[in-house]
Amino acid sequence: MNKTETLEPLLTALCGAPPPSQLAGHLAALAQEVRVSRGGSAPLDHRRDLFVYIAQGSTKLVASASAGREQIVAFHFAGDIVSVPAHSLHSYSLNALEPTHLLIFPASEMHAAIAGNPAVLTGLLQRVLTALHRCRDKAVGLGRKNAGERVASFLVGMAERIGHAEGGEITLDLPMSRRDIADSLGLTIETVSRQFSEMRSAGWLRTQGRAHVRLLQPATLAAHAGHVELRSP
Amino acid sequence: MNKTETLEPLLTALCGAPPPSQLAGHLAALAQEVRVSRGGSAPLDHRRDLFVYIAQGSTKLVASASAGREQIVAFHFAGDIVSVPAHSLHSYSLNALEPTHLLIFPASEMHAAIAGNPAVLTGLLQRVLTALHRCRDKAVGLGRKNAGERVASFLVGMAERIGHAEGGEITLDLPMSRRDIADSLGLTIETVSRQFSEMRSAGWLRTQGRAHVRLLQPATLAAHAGHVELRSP
DNA sequence: GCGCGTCTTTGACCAGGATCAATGAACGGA
DNA sequence: TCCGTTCATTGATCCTGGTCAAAGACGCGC
Repeated sequence: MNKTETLEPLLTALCGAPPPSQLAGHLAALAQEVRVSRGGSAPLDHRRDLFVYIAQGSTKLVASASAGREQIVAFHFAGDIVSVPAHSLHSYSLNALEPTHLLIFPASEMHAAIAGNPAVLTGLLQRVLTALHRCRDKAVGLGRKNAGERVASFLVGMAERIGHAEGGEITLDLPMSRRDIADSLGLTIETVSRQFSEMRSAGWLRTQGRAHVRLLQPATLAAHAGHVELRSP
Repeated sequence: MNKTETLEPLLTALCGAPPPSQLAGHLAALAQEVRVSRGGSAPLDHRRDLFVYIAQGSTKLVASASAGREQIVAFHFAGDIVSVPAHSLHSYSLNALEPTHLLIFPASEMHAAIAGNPAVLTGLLQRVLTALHRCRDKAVGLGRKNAGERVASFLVGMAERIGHAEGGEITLDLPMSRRDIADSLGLTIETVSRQFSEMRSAGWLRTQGRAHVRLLQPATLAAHAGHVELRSP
């Protein structure tokens, strides 16, 4: 599969229609195509703003504060677009959770390339807005939720993105480790593990191996996620 | 001053040139113009995604988790654009920190209006990206920094946005209360107050009344903000 | 200029989650 | 299949920041 073909799902998703092949070619020329193995980090040029398209696999965007403390800012799955800023306050890196296939674009050149296509530009804006809204929800969790609520939020959020519904239950295969979950939720691995144990004994979920989780009571879990209850219109 | 005139600085900032008057008129027709007094909240329609332009004044974007816990997701000042999503996980409101003048746009109609102008669309994308990157930096602070680092980050960040440099010092007039600062940093007012006291006695800053702060040692403060030290290229 | 209400500061104590430590389970390679 | 390493779990203890409480400062309206 060549770069242009890899790009097609991206362009289709962005503008909601088959893309003009000329644009696809133009973008393909800008892209750096990379395959990263599990645990590896994407070869990012941190002097410029970038967009990264996750063609296959999944990644974590990791920010480092001083003293080696790490905060995972977001997880991404196939089809997602990640905006990676040039280094400023914190140092960012993009790491693969499993064998992953990426296309890396310099932001300014990508802007220029798609400037003539409002549909694509609007689609990209929409993706960035979604990322912003997710990031805000994460900030609420980090600032104002306790350990149990954070883990519940995480599980409910992952269920929405990569879960498979089976009757009233949802099964999940988490590509990230307990450490990744902890680094995403602003907790330690021990605390995350304790929360999993409590939820297991409460009958809310069952685990099988490291990665496989079955949410037995998704609604209960969601209720404990500390989300505001939506008032009916 | 009419709506179109209020819009001009926005459009100029977005596309880096005097705007086509036709577009300004079109956008002005979409905008709901509102003046909100100190402490008041903007009359937002939470059923649709919105953009809000802060023409004058300053605001806080507040998210409510359940149990009345509030997290301030961002502060905004004159010239900023805020994206406010329709309610989902958390309930958002936009509150004025001082008498404030706003223009409220429905996001979808704004998209349609500026679709024909790539420069404006790209400018808007740039603003949203800046908001995303700020939000990520905030997430790092909320997830992985202690109280002292959070307050130091806050002060350094505000100094960049609304500070006045005087010699090696920076003076600030904070429009937000200690409670706002606490709700922004995921702390309590008591903890914020204690951090201010410590920094005062360390000689890092001086306060005068509620709002006026003089950073005596901005560099020391920045060093304690827990940001990663930039390695030289 | 005065007085009251609100916001801030300070103190004492408490608790949730971090840290330190050790055991146990999973996975991958030989 | 077995073994070794890594990852997850559980337990004991500590500490940062939250909670409760009270006094003090600020600023607004009269």
